[in-house]
Parts: sequence; C-alpha cells; structure tokens
Amino acid sequence: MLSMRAKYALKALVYLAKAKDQGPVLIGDIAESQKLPRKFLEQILLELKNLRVLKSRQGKGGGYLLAKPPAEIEMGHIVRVFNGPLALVPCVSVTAFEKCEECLDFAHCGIRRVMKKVRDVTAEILDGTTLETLVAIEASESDEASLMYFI
Amino acid sequence: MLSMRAKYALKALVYLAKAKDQGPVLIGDIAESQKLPRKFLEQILLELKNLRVLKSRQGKGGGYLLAKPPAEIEMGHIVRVFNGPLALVPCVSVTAFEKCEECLDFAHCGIRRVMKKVRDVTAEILDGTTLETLVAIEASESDEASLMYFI
DNA sequence: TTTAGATTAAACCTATAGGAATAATATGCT
DNA sequence: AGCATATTATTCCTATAGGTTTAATCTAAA
Ligand code: FES
Ligand code: FES
Repeated sequence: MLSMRAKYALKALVYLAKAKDQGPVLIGDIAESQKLPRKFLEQILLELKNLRVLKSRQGKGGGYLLAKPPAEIEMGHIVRVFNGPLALVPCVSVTAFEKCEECLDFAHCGIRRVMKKVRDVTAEILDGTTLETLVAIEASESDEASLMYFI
Repeated sequence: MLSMRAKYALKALVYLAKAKDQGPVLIGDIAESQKLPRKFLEQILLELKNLRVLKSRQGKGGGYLLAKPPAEIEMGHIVRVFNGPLALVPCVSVTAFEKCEECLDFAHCGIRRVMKKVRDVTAEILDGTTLETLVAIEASESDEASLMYFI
C-alpha cells in the first residue's frame, strides 16, 4: 500500500503544478485545501526540496514552488523515494536489488519472472506519468478506460 | 553552519562503517554510544535508507547496515542532502543554481568568482572524502596538518 | 516432530510541538 | 526623505510521541 507520505507528496505536487503560475504557495494553503495534516506536510515538502523537486522562498510572501516543469517530475520518482522500491520482491528491484536467499534457483524462479513483469509494467506506467499527465487526467471527465490516451 | 541532521547522519554513518562486519546495528546502540537523540536519529536513518545509503532489517535481530562499501559513500553527498547546497551563493551552485537578481553583471561579479572558488575547493574536499577516509582519520593520532595524506 | 500460536524485539509510519531563521513590510525617528 | 527598528508572515530546524508492521524465537498442542 502507498504510504501517506507518498500520497501526500503527490497531492501537494499536483496542487503546486496546477498553481505553478501563481507564485509561491503556502504550506497552509496546500494543507487546508487538500485536507493534509499541516506539520506532517511541512516535513514532506522539506524533503521534496532537498530532492530538488521543489524550491522555496522563506519569509513573508514566501512559499513553495516547483523546481522544474511538471512534465519533468515523474510519479515513479516520488513513489520510490517516499514509498520505497516498486518491486514486490527484492530480486527484481532495480534500485534495491538483492538476491532472495530462500529461493535456491534464482535464475529459474517463476515467482521472480512474474514479479519482474509486474515491476516492469508498474515502472513503465509510473515513470511515464508526470505531474503534467496527472493534471491533465484530473482536468478530464473520462474514467480509467481512456487513461491510455494520457500515458 | 552544518545542521544537526547532517552531523548526526555523518556520525551514525561513521559508526556503521566501523561496525560494518558485525551485522545489523541497532538504532539504540548508535544513539546511545554517539549521544544522539534516539527518535530524531530514527528519522535520519530512515531517510538514509531511502537514499540507498543504508539498508535495514526489520524485526528481532534486525538493525541498520551500510548499503555499499564505506569507500563509496561520500561526505559531499550526505552534506548536500541533509544540509543543502555547498555553495554560499546560488549563482555558483551546481545542484541548485540560480542567478542572483541583485547582481546586475552576473558574468563579471567578483563575489561570484571568489565564491565559486570556495565552492569548488569545498566540493573537492567533501566529495573526495568517503566514510573510509573518515574512519582512517579517526584511527590515526595526527592532527589536521597531515590530513592531506588521507584526501 | 511438526505446526500453530504467543511473545518479543526491532524498524517503520503518522503525526505534532515549539522555537529559530529569514524576509517583507510597516512604523517611527532624525 | 532616509534610515533604523519593530512587527509580522513565512519556511526551516530539532525533537518527540505513540502506535503498526515485520520477523525471529519460544511454547504448547496435535
Ligand atoms: S528469486 Fe526472488 S522470488 Fe525467487
Ligand atoms: S552574481 Fe551571484 S554573487 Fe554576484
């Protein structure tokens, strides 16, 4: 399951993407409008800043801004950082690879091959979906059947 | 000034580097021996794990481990992530570059050239110093005069 | 002896508090 | 008018609480 941290990060980012031409956005605004716990969100935004996904201005009139265009911020990146590896088993993870000691025949393990497929299609979707995509999806009225159009 | 987060991260990492052949190390052990606030350290270690600098094992007998050899973990990386850009002015930052609007003649700005030199030598030292280096330094009896030997 | 469940030890997750640093703006003094 | 000082709004930093999940080990029943 996606952690709250990851979900809140994504929500805040989509919000910032939508408001990207309106100057710095307050933590308080994001928290209130998206119903996110303010202090927790504060930590998350700070981490996003350290990742160079956001930048900030301090002091009066300050707030948070995207550090790059929405089209350059991939869901996959955010999920990996805030939620951990996409892979369901370590042996198919690209970012946190490890052999499964309990699987003797690593090379022919069926679980591994299926899970690798799962990871790969997940990565393809998540790395192919940017904040721009998410904003576009939310702006449209259609349901999941036509998502392919966006991705 | 180096933030506590950065300092604690480095201290914990050096401790883990020294203990690297002793299996998983407990948060509690690190906190106690290095006199670091336990719950705060917990957050920092988790972040180091998300950065793939550490790995962990959960449950009984668990703890934290380096995710790669000490020689591959650079001080510069840790400092940048936990403390921010090395540059003292944004216009010389590699990771967070921004033009200084208040300096009209960016190209010929003297402050900038000096600060660039400062950033470059800082980066050279910090990126050239790994956990392995730090452990070696602490194992030696000499003072800063002979640090060049290590770096 | 195997298996199922209980206990325990550990990291992990969500959340919050309180104050420091920073920057804009307003205010008051010369 | 110009400068110093105070106020205010904001992010940033350090720290902590409390509960959840995971995994190893122990215990008891089948
Ligand atoms: S080798 Fe990883 S699931 Fe079998
Ligand atoms: S241009 Fe950055 S200090 Fe002058």
